[in-house]
Amino acid sequence: MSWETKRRDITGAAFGGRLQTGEWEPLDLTKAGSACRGGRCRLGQRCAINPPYDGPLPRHAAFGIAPPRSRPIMPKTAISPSRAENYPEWYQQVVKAADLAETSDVRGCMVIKPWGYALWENIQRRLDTRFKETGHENAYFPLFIPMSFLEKEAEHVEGFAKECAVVTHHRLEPDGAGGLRPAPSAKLEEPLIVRPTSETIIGATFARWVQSYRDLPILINQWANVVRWELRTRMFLRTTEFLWQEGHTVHATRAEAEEETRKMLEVYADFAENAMAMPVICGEKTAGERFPGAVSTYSIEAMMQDRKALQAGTSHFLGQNFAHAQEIKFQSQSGDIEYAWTTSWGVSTRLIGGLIMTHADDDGLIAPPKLAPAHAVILPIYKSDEERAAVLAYCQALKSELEQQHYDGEAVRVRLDDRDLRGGEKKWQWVKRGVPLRIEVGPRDVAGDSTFVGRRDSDGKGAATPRAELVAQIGQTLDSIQQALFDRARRARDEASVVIDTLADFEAFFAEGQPGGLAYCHFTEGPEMEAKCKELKVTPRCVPLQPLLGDDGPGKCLFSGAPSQRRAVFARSY
RNA sequence: CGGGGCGUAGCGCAGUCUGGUAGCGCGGCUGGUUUGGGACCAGCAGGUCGCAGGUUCGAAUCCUGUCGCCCCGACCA
Repeated sequence: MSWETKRRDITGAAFGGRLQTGEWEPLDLTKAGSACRGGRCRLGQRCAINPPYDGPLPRHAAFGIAPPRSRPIMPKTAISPSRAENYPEWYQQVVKAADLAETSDVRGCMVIKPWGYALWENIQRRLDTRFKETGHENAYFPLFIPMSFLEKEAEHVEGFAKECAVVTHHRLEPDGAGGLRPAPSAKLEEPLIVRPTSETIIGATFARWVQSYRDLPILINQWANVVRWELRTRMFLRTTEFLWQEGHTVHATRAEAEEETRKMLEVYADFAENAMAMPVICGEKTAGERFPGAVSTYSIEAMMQDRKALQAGTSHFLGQNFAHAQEIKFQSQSGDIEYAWTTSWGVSTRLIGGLIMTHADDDGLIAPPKLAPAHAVILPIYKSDEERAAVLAYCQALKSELEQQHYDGEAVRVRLDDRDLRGGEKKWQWVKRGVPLRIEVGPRDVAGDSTFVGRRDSDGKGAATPRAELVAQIGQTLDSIQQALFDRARRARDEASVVIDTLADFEAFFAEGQPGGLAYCHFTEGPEMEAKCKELKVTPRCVPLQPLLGDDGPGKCLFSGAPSQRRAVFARSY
């Protein structure tokens, strides 16, 4: 029977008009292709339609309800679909389930919710400290940039012009139909663009700041929002407006600017690996992937659990391109007027997307302790009011005791969740949010001066832990979680990394249906490489700075056969 | 910006083919029973069916237009 004919039997009155629990709707379940995808089906395990299944269904397919069970059966995992079933959908569900963000009323823009924003604040705080340690100062530049500024650097225009939001008016007026419209009389003489990045406006400012070699270097960072009118958006990974940090520096010499570029890349790499527990490859972008207007672009590249690469941070050596365009000149020690050398570097809220896709599992987020909004949550368990009083008092005391402990130079962050919610539901909320440690305390624990501790990085149910031991070792425990997350991510990446020396192997590795991963290959940029990469939906991510896999000296380009000095990492990417 | 899909209660959807004035699940609230675990029973609240025209005695349903969102491509942190 075809889907279309059967569909009518099970939708409509039969289903909408209430299919009683206990009835089975005789959808042809024996056929491959008749199954519940799970993704949008909220019946979960109660749904009679189950995989195996591997084709598309027209729409929601949760028809047919299994016979009643004595106890409700919950899905095995908190997030549905699982990573294996539908990775992109899983990602969206994790963002939602972990309470990180939600879509807003504005197209392509998201609302970052407190739990997600707390992650960002932790990212900010740590990076900001590192920036200051490396001599940078924060400043703030305008959100609006005169359109003419963007025109000054040719490649820069080309790179950003097609995704700019433009402000053309400064007043609204009634449109005569009960609404509003931009007042024609209030048209701006020169349109303003909402910054997609600030090289131009900051460059123009720097031109005024720099007169003499004595003014250099200028080392500035700004935390800001930027807007890039993307056609397709995904929470955290690519939104129309996003939050980021952009560093902009000016130097007297090429060498100094290049050193700055590398130094900040190192800061990013160190942050990614140590704070986020996300292993990254530092490398230089190929010409095709370079920032518009840059002489060279460096990036940190991470591999997500679906084996696609994510550019997690960039650092650009801008040469004198922007100095020429913006007239950033200075008088040198010898009295000559010289153009300065500039750099820029940035990371964005995209890091949170990377964090999710590196660590989260089918039960939701797993926050690495160093960035977790809370290191531990205490869940009191009680029945009667007397128990409640005793347990809560114990938990309060435990909370302050834990807060006096330190992890990675910061006080341990603890939450006590005493909301009037059922225990199971409450526990799962925190699992989905990815709190590293769950500390459950009931009357029996209070009596025994003990706790029951679950680690989010393990599948185990947790273990009884004496209070004193928990308190004394919490720093160590968090550290071991942090390390375990990094090791797991590192292992996944290494398992997906291969050296490839023939085009046939390259094609096989990235063939449809293959898991893919990171391929280290000799290359030369040219039409052959471009065509093949486009065909396989692969891009050269970067040329690693440090010798990594396949560091066997010069070789031959996979695509053209020309001699090649270095290998690049190829992967599908976000 | 091309191809496809979808706008009905806070969320997920049925109802549209074959027009008769709106329903289910979850969530919310209230009461009760439970509870070392993502509970159960009962009751209540909640919708000008995206918007604007048209056809009709009558439109969620048919026609035209329009806006928005999602997916898949092309482009990108």
